[in-house]
Amino acid sequence: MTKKTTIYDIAKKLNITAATVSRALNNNPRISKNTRELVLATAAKMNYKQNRLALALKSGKSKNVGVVVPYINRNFFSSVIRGIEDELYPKGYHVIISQTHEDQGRELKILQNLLNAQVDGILLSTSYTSQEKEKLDTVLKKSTPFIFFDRKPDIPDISSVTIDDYQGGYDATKHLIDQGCTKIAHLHVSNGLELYKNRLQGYKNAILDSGLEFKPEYVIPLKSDIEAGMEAAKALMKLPEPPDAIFSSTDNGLLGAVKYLQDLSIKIPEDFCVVGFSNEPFTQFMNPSISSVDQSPVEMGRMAAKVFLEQMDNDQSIKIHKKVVLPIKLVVRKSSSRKS
Amino acid sequence: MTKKTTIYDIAKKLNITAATVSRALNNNPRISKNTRELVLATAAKMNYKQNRLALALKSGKSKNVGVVVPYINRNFFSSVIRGIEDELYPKGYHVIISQTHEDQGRELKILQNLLNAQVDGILLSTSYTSQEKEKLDTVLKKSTPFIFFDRKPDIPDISSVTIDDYQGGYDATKHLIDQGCTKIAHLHVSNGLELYKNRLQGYKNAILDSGLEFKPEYVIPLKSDIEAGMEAAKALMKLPEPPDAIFSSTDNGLLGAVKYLQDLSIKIPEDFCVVGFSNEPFTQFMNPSISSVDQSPVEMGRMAAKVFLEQMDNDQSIKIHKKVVLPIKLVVRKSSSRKS
DNA sequence: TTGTACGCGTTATCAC
DNA sequence: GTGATAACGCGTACAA
Repeated sequence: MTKKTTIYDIAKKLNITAATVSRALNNNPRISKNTRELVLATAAKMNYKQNRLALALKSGKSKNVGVVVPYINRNFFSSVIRGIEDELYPKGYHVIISQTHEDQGRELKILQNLLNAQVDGILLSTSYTSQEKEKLDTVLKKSTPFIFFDRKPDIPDISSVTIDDYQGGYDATKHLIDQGCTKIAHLHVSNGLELYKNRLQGYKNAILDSGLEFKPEYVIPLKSDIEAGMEAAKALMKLPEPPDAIFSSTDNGLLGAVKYLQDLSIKIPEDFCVVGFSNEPFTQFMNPSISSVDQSPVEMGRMAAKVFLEQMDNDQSIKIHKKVVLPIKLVVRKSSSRKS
Repeated sequence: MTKKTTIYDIAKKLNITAATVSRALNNNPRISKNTRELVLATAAKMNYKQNRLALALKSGKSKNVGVVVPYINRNFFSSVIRGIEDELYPKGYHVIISQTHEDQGRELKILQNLLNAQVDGILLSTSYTSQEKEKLDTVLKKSTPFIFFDRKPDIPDISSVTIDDYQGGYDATKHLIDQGCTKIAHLHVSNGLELYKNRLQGYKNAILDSGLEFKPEYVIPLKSDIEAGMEAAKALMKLPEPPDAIFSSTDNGLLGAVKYLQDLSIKIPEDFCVVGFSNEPFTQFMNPSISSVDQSPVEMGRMAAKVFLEQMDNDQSIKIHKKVVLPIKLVVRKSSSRKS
């Protein structure tokens, strides 16, 4: 209601100077016990609250970090943010979130905006349209710590936290082979993101390592949505030699494929095995429940936050960076369980 | 890398004063076209960026809003945030998010923290442990705009955006009755939140309006998790006269109940109908797909943001408030479809 | 049209 | 141990 009380107000009331009040509030040793207690008491009485903005301007540290994701309300990203906030809040940081809507233009504006707001760091998962690294470069040239998570461009000296997508693709495919599948297709999200390429590579190597033949026609490029998955399954089943399993880089795509297969009365896992990627919550509620590669999003968020904190602790004049690759975990469910 | 350039830097370079630079940058009319262009050009050349912190301190407006929810990575809340950010970002606001972890103590600290950070407003969905209104009162006494969404305490002069929970309970129950169900149970989340009480009331009135008998033993209090739902279903089926339908205030609870019923080989919807609340994404992937009351979380977020913006436009000395109740929409799926 | 001076709230560096 | 003063970067009333 009333004007906010400042240290100046309480200084006037006590007939001392604002500097003294500041010292008392900040436990400065060079101050008499007497005045400290007096200040603390009247501060409480006047309901004084520190203005973080003024402090930020003075210190150059806003105690805010920007987190930039394509969309907040995707389970994966909201869970990463969950981890980030859990880790950063206890350290006194506030988390500012922005959504790129998968648009590089918007992404660049957002980054510039956050920088203008003097955030102490930016944690970013790029939009897949963000292909022009040079543009990103101009903003990366700042001294503000930058950490990529999950989706990252191929830039050498910037910190990043990702999962082992290659291993995820490898493990999922190997698992299908172990279940007796020999003709394994792959739904490949072809938006240019490195992580999907890595999953594809893992798939390919698992096939080759097992002595199976890698068939390019078994790799279907698609967007990460349900309809695309249906179309992909349709195309696959029309092949002269249809596959007997699918490893999909995205749970959403797989969902569409499964619907299509079930419409054809193909039994999963008896006739056909499937494994997805991301371990979206819905995979466990489907019938049959769907195996998927878990990305531990919350841990990824925590880790990204930790890397940021490390970077802050260091002398800012030294530019350090750190690449963290988190392990994945294949969650086996009914959709790929032929043997107990 | 290098020091950030300020208006002083560019003033020095041009042998003019910072005030002039400021005016040029802000399209102040009282300035010569010549110097304006000169300033703009060198500002661009020196890569000048406005420091929002300084502006905030000066103007008293941080252009930040705080959004406080129990957990960010719940589909409902992340979707609300999605709506808020979509609406506020184009207006130049940044969204700061914090999680209460359903803990009132933490909630109060967060609110105080946000106020210290000089946010221009706070959008809040209270934790269910937040029962002591008096404590909340001290922070509501500030001039900072406050908007509750979804979960709100019963405080008269604060803005809020909620859905019509009563109608949701009513419609869901009425729908079950229309499908031929006569013994309808209700899973009631008993954490004290008003919204659950409203859903219960809707349920009760729909029963009474249809000439059915309201049986207290059909109302099972529970927590909003899967295990609790299983327990509830177990208890219900052990009654002398078990129900033939469930309306649940929470999709999660219903999920557990459905699992239990299916273990008993009870056929849904033939033998038993169910309707949930929240329209969680997984409801459409279950087998059978689950009917549920949709809360349009994204729209709720947008609306909460709009109410905030309205409040900002108004003269701050006038305290206004606005209560918005959004309509619900019953999404009918297989779990309650006996008739086409 | 431009310059001067000040204030936003805080802390740090001098003095005393 | 405390006071006075400057500084963080910006916008603006008042002068000129």
